Amino acid sequence: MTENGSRRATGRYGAPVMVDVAALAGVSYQTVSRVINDQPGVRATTRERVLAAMRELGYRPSTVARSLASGRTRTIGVVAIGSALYGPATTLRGVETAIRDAGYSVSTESLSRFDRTSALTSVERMTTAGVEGIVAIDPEVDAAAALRALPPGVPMMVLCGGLDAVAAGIEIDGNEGSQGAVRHLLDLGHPTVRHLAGPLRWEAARSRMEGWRTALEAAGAPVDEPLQGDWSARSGYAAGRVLAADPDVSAVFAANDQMAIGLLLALHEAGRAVPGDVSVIGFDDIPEAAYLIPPLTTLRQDLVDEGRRAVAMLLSQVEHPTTEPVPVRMVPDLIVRASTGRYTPGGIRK
Amino acid sequence: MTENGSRRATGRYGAPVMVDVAALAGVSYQTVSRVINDQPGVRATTRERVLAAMRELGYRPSTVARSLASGRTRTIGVVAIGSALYGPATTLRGVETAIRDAGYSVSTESLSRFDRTSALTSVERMTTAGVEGIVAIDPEVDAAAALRALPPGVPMMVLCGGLDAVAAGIEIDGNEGSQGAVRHLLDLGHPTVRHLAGPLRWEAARSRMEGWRTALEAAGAPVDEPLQGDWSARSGYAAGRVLAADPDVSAVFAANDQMAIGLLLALHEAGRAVPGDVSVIGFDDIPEAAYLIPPLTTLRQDLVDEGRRAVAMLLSQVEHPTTEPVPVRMVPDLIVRASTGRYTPGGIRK
DNA sequence: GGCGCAAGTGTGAGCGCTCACACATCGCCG
DNA sequence: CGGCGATGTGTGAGCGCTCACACTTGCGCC
Repeated sequence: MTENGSRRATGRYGAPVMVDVAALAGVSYQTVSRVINDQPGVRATTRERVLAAMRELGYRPSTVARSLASGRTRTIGVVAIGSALYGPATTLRGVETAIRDAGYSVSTESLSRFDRTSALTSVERMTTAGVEGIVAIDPEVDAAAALRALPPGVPMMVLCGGLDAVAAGIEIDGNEGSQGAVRHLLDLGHPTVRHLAGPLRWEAARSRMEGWRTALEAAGAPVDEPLQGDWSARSGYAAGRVLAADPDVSAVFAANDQMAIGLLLALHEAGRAVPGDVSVIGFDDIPEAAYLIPPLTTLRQDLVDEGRRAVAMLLSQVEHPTTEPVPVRMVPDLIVRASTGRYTPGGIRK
Repeated sequence: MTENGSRRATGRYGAPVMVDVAALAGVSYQTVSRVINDQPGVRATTRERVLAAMRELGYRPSTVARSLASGRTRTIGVVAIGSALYGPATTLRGVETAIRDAGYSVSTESLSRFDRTSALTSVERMTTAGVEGIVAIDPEVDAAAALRALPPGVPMMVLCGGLDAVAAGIEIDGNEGSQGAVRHLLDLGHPTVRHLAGPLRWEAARSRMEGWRTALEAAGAPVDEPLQGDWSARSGYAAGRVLAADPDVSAVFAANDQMAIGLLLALHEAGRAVPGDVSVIGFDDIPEAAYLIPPLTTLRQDLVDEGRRAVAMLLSQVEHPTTEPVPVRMVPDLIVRASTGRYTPGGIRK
C-alpha cells in the first residue's frame, strides 16, 4: 500500500483528486487525465512523474465522476431469478465472470420471482442507474415477452434457458435435447416415456416438454399426460410415488436432475429397481448426477459457456451498436450413465 | 409508459434533465430536486405540477450525477467465491436480496478463486467505484485475514461460513454444530467417527474438522486421520472407496452434503449398507438431502438468514458509523434422517 | 531562416445533480 | 402597522472528471 495521501488533499471527501496529483507532478490536470486513460501524446518522463505523484498520494480516480463526465458507466446490469437451482445459478456465474473479464462491472438484481412486474421494475431501475447493457437470466415466459416488447433502449440479452434472446441470440435448444433423450429411451425398447415437467411458466420447462412430446409422436408412441413438478427433489418424489404405483411405467424423463433425484428415491422405496424396472433420465447434469444411486443419465448443457457467449454478443452490441447479433444455437449432450437400461417387460434385470 | 420526452431535451445524452422539468413546471431546478428527494417545504400544488412535468417528459434522475454531487452511491459491493456450491451460492442470494430490500444496489464480483490477491484487488476496485460497504462471502483463510488487516476504510463484513466478520459479526459455528453431529453418532454406539474434511484453506472446513476432533477427544474416542476432499461429490466418492475398504469404519462425518453423496454411492457399490453397516452424516442440508438414498442426516444452517443479518449489521454501520456491531452467533441444527443408525458390530441390520 | 507540422501540453466549459445559502412571501403578534 | 418567524422558493457554487479545443514548443524543410 501507499502512504495514502499524507499531503493535503483537495477532494471534498478527503481523498486526493486529480488537481492534487497535477500540482505535485507540476503538470495540468488534463495531463493527469491522459495518463490515467493511457492516452498517447504524453512524454514518457512526464508520464513517469505523474505516475509517481499518483502513487505518493495514493490517488484513485473517481469512477462516478468519470462516468458523469464521459457518459459511460462501463456497467452491465444482470437481472436473475434468485434461486438455488443449478441452472440459473450456473448461468449467472458464467455471465458475471464474463462481464468482469471484459472490464465491465456488474450490477446484480436477484429476484425472488421473475415475473412481468419485477422484470419491468428492475430494468427501469438499472436503466436510470446508467447500465450500458442488460442480461436477464431465466425470466418467466410472460416476463421474457414483456422484455422483448420493450422499446429499444439499452441493449439487452434475455436468456431463458430454452429459447433465444431479444433480437436473436443464444438458443439452448432444450427441445432438441429432450428429443434425443426420449429417442434414447425408445431405442432401448421402452414402449413409451413418461414426462415429469417443470413449472410451465418457464420457457425451459415448455421446450423440454415439447421435445418429449415431439419425439414420442414422431415414433408413434403413446403420449401420456405429463406430470407437473416445481424443479425440486420434493416434487420429484411426489411424482415418483404416483409413477411407481403404475406397473406400466418403464421410463421417465424428468425436466431436471433435482426432480430426478426425488424420482429415484420414490422408485427405490416402492421396490422398483432403476434401471431394472424403470429407466430415469434427467436434465442439467448437475455435478452430483454422476454420483447418485444409480448414476444418472442426463442432458448436459454448458451454461457457463452460454453465459459467456451471451455477454460477448451483448458487449459487441454495446460497443458497436451497428453490428447485428449472430444467433447461436446450443444443443445439450446426452450423457448416458446407469439410470437407463433396456426395456424388460415385467422382469427384473440388472 | 410515458410519452417519453416528446419535448426538447437539454441533456447531452438525449434524455431530459432537471432543468427541462423545471422549465416545464415553471419552477427552479432546486424545487424539482426537492420533489425528487421527498424533501419538505414544497407546496402540495407545486409538487403536483413538478410530478406532472416529470411524467410528461419521462424524466428519470441520473443516479450517477446524484452520486457525484451527494457523495453517496447507495451501492454495496459483494465479493464472493463464484462456485456452484450450495453454501456460498445461498449466502450470496440472501445477501443480495437483503441489500436490495434495504434500497441499495449491489455490485457483484464473482471470483473463481477467493485468495489473498484477488480479494485485495476486488476490494480496491470496489472502493474506487465508491461502494459504501463491502460483503465478502467465503474467502479462503488467508484472504479473510488480509481483509481483516486492511486499514479501516469502508465498512466490511467477512462471512467465512465458519467464523465471524471483521470487527465482530456473524459467526456460524460450524465447530459446535459438528460436535453435535459427532456426539449423535457416538450416542448411537459407534466406537469412533471418521471425518471427510473440506479443503482446509476454508475456515468452514477447518472449524468443522475441529469440532469433529473436539467431540471425539471429549468422549475419549480414537481420532483417526481425517480424509481430504474438495467439497465435490467426486471427491466424496474417492474417499468413500477408501473408507468402504476398511471394515472397522462404522460412521463417517462429511464436511458437506455433496461429499456425502459421493460417499453414499461408494458405500453402496462396495455392498456396505447405510445405515446398516455405516452411518453417514453431512453438512448444509441441501434441498436434495432429504431425497437421497437413504435420506441424509445432516446439519442445517440458515444461510439466507445469515446473509440477511450480515447486511443488516453492515448497513447499520454504514448509516450510523458510530454504532458498534453486536456479534451474532448461529449454531446449525442437526437434522436426523435415515443415513444414521445404531452401531451393530460386524452385523447387517436395517 | 521563416514556414509548416507534429508532438506535447494547457484552458475553458460542462456532465446532471446537491449543497448551503439568500431571498421572497405570508400571517400574526404586540 | 412595523417587525418577527415560518414557509416556500431561487441562486451560486461545486462534486471530480472528460471533452473540444487552443496553445506552445521543437524539428525538418525548401
